Formats: sequence, C-alpha cells, structure tokens
Amino acid sequence: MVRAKSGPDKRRLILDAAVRVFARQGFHACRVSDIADEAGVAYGLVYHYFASKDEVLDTLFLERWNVMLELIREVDAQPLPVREKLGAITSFIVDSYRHDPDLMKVIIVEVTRAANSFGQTHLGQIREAYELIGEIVTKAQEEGVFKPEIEARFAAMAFYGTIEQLLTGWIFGLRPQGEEHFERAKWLVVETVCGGLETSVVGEASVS
Amino acid sequence: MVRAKSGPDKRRLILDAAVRVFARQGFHACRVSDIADEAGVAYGLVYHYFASKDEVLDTLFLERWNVMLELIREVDAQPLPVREKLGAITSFIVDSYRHDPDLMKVIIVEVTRAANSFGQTHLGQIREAYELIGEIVTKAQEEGVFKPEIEARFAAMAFYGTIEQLLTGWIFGLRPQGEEHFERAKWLVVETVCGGLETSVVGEASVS
DNA sequence: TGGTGTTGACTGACCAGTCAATCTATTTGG
DNA sequence: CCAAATAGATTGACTGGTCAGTCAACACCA
Repeated sequence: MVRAKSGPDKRRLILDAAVRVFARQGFHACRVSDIADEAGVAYGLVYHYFASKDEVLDTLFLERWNVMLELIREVDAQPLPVREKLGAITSFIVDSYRHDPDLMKVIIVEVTRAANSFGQTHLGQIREAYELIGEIVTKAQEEGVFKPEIEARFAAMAFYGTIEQLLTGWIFGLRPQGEEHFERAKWLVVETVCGGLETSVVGEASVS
Repeated sequence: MVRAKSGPDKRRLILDAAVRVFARQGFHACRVSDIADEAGVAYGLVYHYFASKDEVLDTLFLERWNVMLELIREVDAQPLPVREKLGAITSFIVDSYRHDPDLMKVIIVEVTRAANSFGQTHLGQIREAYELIGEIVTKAQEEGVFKPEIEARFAAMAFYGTIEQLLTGWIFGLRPQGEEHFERAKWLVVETVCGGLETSVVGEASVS
C-alpha cells in the first residue's frame, strides 16, 4: 500500500492510457483489453487497480472535476470583480483543455452520457459546480454589478453552457484551435456572458 | 409501398417506442428486443424497417433536427428584430422539449454530445444549425444592434450552448420544470444572451 | 516466507443481426 | 365472383462473435 519510491506507477499508466483510448474510440466502443494494451500492461492488472471499466471512467472524472471545484472555491473566496472571477474559471477550463484535450473530451462526452445510466455520483459533482458559480453571481447581484432579474442559477448555467459548447466545438473540430484562439476564447466567453451581444452604447445604428 | 389507409403504422410505432426506450435506458444499454417489446412488435420487424439499431437513432435525430433547421431558415427570412428571431428559435426548442422531453433527451444525450459515434455522422447537420444562427447574428451586427467584436460564429455557439445546457438541466432534474418555468426560460435565454448579465445602466453600484 | 504486483487464458453471458417460415392483402385471370 | 399467384408484412428461433470480469499461477521485493 505504501507504493513507495520509483517504478512506473502502473495505476497511473492505466488511467492515462484509458484517457487516450476513451478519447479515440469512446467509452462504449473500446474494450478493456484496448486500455491494457495501450498502457503496455496485462489485461488482468486493470482489475487489480479498478473494480470495473466504469470505475476507471469514474476515477478520471472525479480526479479532474474535484480540482476544478477547488479552483472555483478559491476564486470565489478572493475579493475580485466578477469579471475576473469568471475569467479565472474560464481560464482554468480552457487551459485544462489546452493541456490535455483528450481528458476534457472524455469528461464532456462520456460523463454527461453516463450521468444518465449509472451514478448520481456525477450529478452531485456537477450540481456542486453550478451552485458555486451561482454564488459568485449572487454576490455580483448584491453588489449591483449583475442584473437581479436573471436568477443566479440560470446565469451560472448560461456561463457553464457557453464554456462547454466552446470545448465541444473544439472537440468536434467545429472551431479553430491554437494558442491565440484559446486566449481569445477566454475573453470572448466573459465578454459575451457579462456584457451580452448587444451594443451597450446608446447611439443609433450605423450602416457601412 | 403505397402503405395506404389505416392500420397502426408499425414503423412509426417502432420509432416512438425507441424514443421511450433510449430515453429510459440509453442507446447502448438497451437491446433491440427492448424496442420491439415496447412497440408490441416482433423482434425481426425492427430489421424489416431499419437496417440496424443505429439507423433507428439516426432516423429519430434527422427527423427532428431537419424540422428545426427549417424553422430557423424561415425565421431568418423574416424581417424581424434579432431578439424576436432568437426568441422564436428558443421558443421552438423549448416547446419541442415540452412536447416530447424523451425525444429531446435522446437527441441531446445520444447524438449531440456523442463526439465519437453519432456526433461524427451528423456533424454536417449540427454545423448547419450553427451557421444559420451565425447568419442571424451577422445581420444584427450589420444593423449595429450586436457588437462587431464578438464573432458571429462564437455568438451562435454561446446562444446554442445556453439552450442546450438549459435542456440538459431539465433532463437531469437539475432545473425546475413546468409551464411557468418553460415560458420564463425562453425570456431568460434571450435576455441573458442579448443583454448580458451586467446591469446596463451607467450609475454606480449601490451596496445594501 | 508472506504479501503485493502482474500475467493472460478462460468462461459465461449477452446481443446484434439473419433467415426461413407464416400470415395478410392485393392483383390477376378464368 | 372466386381461386391462384404475387408481394409485402410479420414472426421469433437461432447463430456467430464479442467482451467484461474471474482466477490460478507466477514474479519480485522486504
């Protein structure tokens, strides 16, 4: 249990391999042997570390999601303007995708689907994120920076929905990727959600 | 081939049963025999009307998605303010959910979010929706109603992402449902996406 | 020597898709 | 007006292949 010093941590090896395989073939379409092969490990070892194929996916999701929840809590605790708080969260998620697109693909594509069949486990985690973001919005409303007529819960949903759709666009290859796009996307998300699509200036419309 | 007058159209029966079964158990988790049983029809008949289990899902998705694309085209062609155009689209999708939640659940959970299997097959259709909404945004930008600095494609994505997240919330029981909520949601989507979350008035913030 | 890590062949269940037979309705021709 | 012929609709038992999970044995370290 001490798992001591060196040696290629096989458990980690399996998890990382699973990410690649799930991303490439999808959770349902891949076999456990694909994961083992990808990890360069015997079939049975997967079952030494995980109770089932499902548990591998669960682990991947929870590992990452909890890091995100922690980040949101930290951000929320700091005395920053809403735009910066939402910006920090957006930044974290976009950077997560930049750093490991496969993992984010698996989380977004496979877990939402899984929330259907097994595990209210994930639903609880997802709800938690909603609520934390909702609190940030509520505070902004109390400060008078955000409109009171849009419920905080709904606002949180719109914010998260925009980000998730952004990642989905990247995952499906519907949106351009690359350093510059990632950075610009961060600004776009915050600007769209906070400022809206309409021109805020009062002046009349000008046509070319 | 004439399929003439009456008789319970078995093909339709199978499709409707499939919606219920897919919504309840998920596409992968259900058996073709479940669909046949639910439809009160022999196993083999499913294969008389459809080439495969996949084709049943394909059919369900395309049937509905094409109606939506048509609606968007019609709305776009009319000379209405952007808010009303986006409102009409939102309305259509929300009403689709109200009318047949199971079907929308299947479309969103099994197709729209399935980047590997079905999403890939229907990328064209999904992209089409993005582009049509993008055109609406572009026109609004030309009229000076929408900001030019947020790319139309991104705006379309934020809009669609918000709606999809809304339905996802309903599907997984994370958001309250019912007539009043459906109607209010329509307004909220448009107000959030167009007007943004921030208070538009210039005055300073007031603290309680 | 005991415990943890590691192996991979094997099994038991499951299920998509096939197919030959049966049924039902419509058409033909006598 | 009816019988035979034709074509589609409907049935469900069966097959072939797949794959998650098991397990008994072996390797390596303390």
